[in-house]
Amino acid sequence: MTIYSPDTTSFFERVYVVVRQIPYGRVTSYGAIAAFLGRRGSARMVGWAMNAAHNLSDVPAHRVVNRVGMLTGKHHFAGTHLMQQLLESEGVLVQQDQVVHFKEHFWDPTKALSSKG
DNA sequence: TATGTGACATCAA
DNA sequence: CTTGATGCCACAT
Repeated sequence: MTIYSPDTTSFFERVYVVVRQIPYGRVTSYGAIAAFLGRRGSARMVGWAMNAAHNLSDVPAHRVVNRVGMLTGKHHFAGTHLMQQLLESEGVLVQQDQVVHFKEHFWDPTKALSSKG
């Protein structure tokens, strides 16, 4: 089992803080979060953080998908389609494990959290 | 100190 | 546009 303690209070929390900023009915990509944290190509790190974040209830990991809107981490949730249900529950349609109108629901932290505009 | 792992992203052909 | 290979960084052992 590769479950680690949420007490990391490190890079992980960095991700959690951003993920928690994701508004209702919105979704973002790992790269966007990674880039926001200053790590462009380290998107993997974000996904990895989510793994630990999954233990937390304050982190809507279901609102985080890859750059194409694919629910790559859906199989990490308890239910087979739990992640999809959660998204649909927020108004985000999901078909074939992909977010419909992903760009429409795309939420860029680099723009939302930096320079509100 | 070194090695392995990972829910992605990017470059090259 | 697709397919194939690599990098990236932090955490755990």
